[in-house]
Amino acid sequence: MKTSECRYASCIYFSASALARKVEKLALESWKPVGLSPSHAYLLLIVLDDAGIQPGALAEQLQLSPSTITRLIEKLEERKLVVRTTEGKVTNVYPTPKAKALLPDMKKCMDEFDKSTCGLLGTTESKAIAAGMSKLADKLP
Amino acid sequence: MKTSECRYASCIYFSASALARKVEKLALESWKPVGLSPSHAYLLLIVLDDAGIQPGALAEQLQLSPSTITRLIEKLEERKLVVRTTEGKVTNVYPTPKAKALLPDMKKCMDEFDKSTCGLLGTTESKAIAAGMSKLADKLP
DNA sequence: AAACAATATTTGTATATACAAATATATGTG
DNA sequence: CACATATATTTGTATATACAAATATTGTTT
Repeated sequence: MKTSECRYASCIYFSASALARKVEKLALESWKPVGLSPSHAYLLLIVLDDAGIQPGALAEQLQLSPSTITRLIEKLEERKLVVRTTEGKVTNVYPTPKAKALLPDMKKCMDEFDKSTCGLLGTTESKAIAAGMSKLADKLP
Repeated sequence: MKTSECRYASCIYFSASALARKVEKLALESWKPVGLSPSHAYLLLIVLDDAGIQPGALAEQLQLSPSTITRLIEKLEERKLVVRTTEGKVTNVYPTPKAKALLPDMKKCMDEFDKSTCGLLGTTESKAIAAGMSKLADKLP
């Protein structure tokens, strides 16, 4: 059954959750070539672009809770893709050479995913929906 | 930081996930008066409207996996809000009197939530975004 | 300077959901 | 009819995420 035919298709809760689950699955597939989940990948991309960034700033950028950021970093650290240094209450996260070497492949995954999603409704409409979703998210606490 | 100002705000994965998390939280609040999570509530509303519906049909309507439906029903059964009868490979789910008595309060929660979301961007735009999300979800496997 | 408040991060635990395998039943085919 | 195949549901286990409390550090106020 199509999502738009479901009983609650016009409800924001239903449509947002259903879409997110499906998109999560697609993103998971797109990122398999580098062996990362989408959230690990996005976090690592930010760290690569902004070496030394702090967990709190990552939480803001990714709109995830600080505790989730800690868990994501832990796993990336296990996989030797980032290192953490802590001085006082400040923690900095840096990419390792291994992460830097992975960057080209990560860009391919990102492109692949973007192509997949924009291929569904066309770039214009896809971006418009993303913008609408972000705009709505802005209004929420 | 606003969602629309984040590095990946125009990425469908990022915006859909971020929105879904925020909406989930709002829905959770809206449904607290009846002590149900949003997914339990939506499932129960369908069962109330369509007594005897089977788990497979619930999975379709809610766009959730069959295993998730089983888990949701289990909890509603514990709380004496539904009963299951199984004959052969077919299972039917029925609302209890306790669930029927809860219906008016559930409707209030639903209205409350709808008012909250439509209050954010106005009904027209909210419904348009919901429709866009469902349309995009339709294109995904 | 001691006490207190604010900030940053981590840890323990809980929820929502899914995948894959297991189970049970039903159906079609030789 | 017997066996393979298809369907419906449940179970075991795993992932993604969050909340609340704990920890550690820094800044403020009297």
